[in-house]
Amino acid sequence: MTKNVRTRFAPSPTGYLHIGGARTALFAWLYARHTGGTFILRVEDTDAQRSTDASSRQILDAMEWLGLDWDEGPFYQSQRLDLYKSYVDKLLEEGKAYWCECSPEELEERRKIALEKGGKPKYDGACRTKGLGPGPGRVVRFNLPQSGITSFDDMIKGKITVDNSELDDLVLIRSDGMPTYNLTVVIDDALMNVTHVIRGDDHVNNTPRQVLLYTALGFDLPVFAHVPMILGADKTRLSKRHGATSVTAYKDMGYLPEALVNYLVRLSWSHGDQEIFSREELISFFDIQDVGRSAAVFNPEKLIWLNHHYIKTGDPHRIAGLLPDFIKARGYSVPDRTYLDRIVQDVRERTKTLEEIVDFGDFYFSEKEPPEGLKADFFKPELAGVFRSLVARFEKIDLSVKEQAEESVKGLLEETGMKFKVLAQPMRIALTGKTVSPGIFEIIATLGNERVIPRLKKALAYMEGQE
RNA sequence: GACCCCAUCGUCUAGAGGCCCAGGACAUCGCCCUUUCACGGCGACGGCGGGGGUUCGAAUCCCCCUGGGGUCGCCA
Repeated sequence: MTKNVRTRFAPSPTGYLHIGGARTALFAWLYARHTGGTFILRVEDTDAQRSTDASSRQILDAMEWLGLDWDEGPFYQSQRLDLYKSYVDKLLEEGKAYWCECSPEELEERRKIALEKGGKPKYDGACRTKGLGPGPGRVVRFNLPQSGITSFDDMIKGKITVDNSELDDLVLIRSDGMPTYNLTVVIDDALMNVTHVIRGDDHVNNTPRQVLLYTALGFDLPVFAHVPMILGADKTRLSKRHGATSVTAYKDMGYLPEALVNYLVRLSWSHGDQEIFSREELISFFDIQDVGRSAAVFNPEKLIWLNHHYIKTGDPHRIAGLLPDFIKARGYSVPDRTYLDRIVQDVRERTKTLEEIVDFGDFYFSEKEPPEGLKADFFKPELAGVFRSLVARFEKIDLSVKEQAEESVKGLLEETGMKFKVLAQPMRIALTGKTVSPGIFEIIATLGNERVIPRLKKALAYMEGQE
C-alpha cells in the first residue's frame, strides 16, 4: 500500500497572495486532490517584523475565493515556537549547531569584501569553534559539513547536486529568539508528515541545506517538486511593474476564480492540446510528472480570453449574483435579480470581465443621454414620422417579450418600406446613448416598456425639434 | 562574481529518435455571417538559439557556446 499523499501550502503573511504563490498552491492542492491525499495550510509567520494578521486573512480569503480548500490547518508557526526550540536544543547538545556572536553589520562587511574578491559571500564560520553559549545579540547557526556533496531528486527538475563547500552555516535562531524559515519548514514538513514538498523554484538553492537539516534532525526526506517561476513580459520575475500580481486584484477587476485557476494551471503544465478545464478534469488529469521545467511568462491577454470564455459560457444567474459589488462601485443602485440575469445574457458575448458588464451595460442601470454629436447625426428630422409610429406601436405591447417587439418593428418596416438598417442605429442610440450595444431587441426586452418608451420619446422630441 | 536551473511560433504549450519540411491555444491580420459591437466560422502570418557530435535517421540523446532565470539575508 502506498503512503497517503500529503501536500501543503506555506505562505508567509507579509503581503497579499501573489499570482505565483497561487499557482504553487493550486499545484499542491491539485496533487493532493488527484491522489486522494491531504492538503495542509500552514502560515509561516516567524518574521515578527513583517507578518500581519491582515495579510493572513487576505491570503486565506484569496485561497477560498480560488476554491483551494484545505483539510488541515491553518497552522501558525508563531504558535509552535517551543517545538522548534526543543529541536534546536537537541542540535546544540549534539554539536550540530552553535552560538554565533557576529553582528549583522560585521557580516555585511565581510560579505562585501568576499564579493569584491570574487568569492562566494557566505558565512566564514568564525564562531564555529568558539564554544559560545547563549547571550544577547547572539544567534544559533547550523554546523553543516564543510566537504562532500548533497543531492536530492526533484520530481520536476530531476537530480540536483551541490557541493557542500558552497553552503554556509545558516542561522537557525535569530538574536530575538525567533526561529528562521529553513529550520521551521523542515521541522513542520517532517512533523506534519508532508510527503511532497511542492514549492517555487526560488527554493531550489535552499533545499540542499534543508536536506542536511533533515538528516541532522533524524527525519526522513519528503519528495521535492520545485515549480518553475512565473515571469513578466520582459522575462524578469513577475512583479508590480508588470501589472496586477495579487489574486485579490484580479477578483476586484472582475475576473472569475475559475478563469484564474484555468489560466494559472496552464503555466508550466499541460494536458495535450486542451486549454479549457473544469475543476473535475483538473483533479483527474493533474500530475506533477506533467509539469514542465522552464519558467513561463504571464500573459494577461490569455487570462482575459479565458475570463471571457467563462463569462459567456457560465451560469448567467450565478454571474448576475457577482455583479452587485461592481454596480455599487460605479454608483448605481442594484436592480432586482431577474433584471440582472437578463443583462448578463444580453451582454456577456461582448464583455470580458464583470467590471466590463457594468460599464458596457451602463444604460441598463441609468438612462444615458447620447452625446450631442450622435444626436445630430442620427436623430434626423426625417425619422420623426417612423419614430412616432414606433412609439405608438410599442405603447400597445409588452416589450419584455422579445417576439412582440420584433413583430411590431417588422410590421412597421413593411408598412413604411423602410430598411431596418436605417432605423437600428437611431434606436440603439436612443436606448443606450451609444453606437455599440447588444442586439436591439435584446435590449428592448430587458429594458421593458417603462424604460424604452420614455427614451424613444426623448429621441423623437429631438427629431421634432429639428423640423 | 560564484553556484543551481532552464532553452519549440511574440506568449502559453504539444512533441518522450522516424507518425513533424513541427500540432493546438492566446494575440495580430484578412474573409464570411450581421441591426452596431461582439460571438461564431474559415484562412493567413509566425518557431525547434548557435556549433559540434551519436545515429541509417534528431525538435527529441551527448558536449561546448550563447541567452535567460534563480540563489548567495538574523525574508520566506
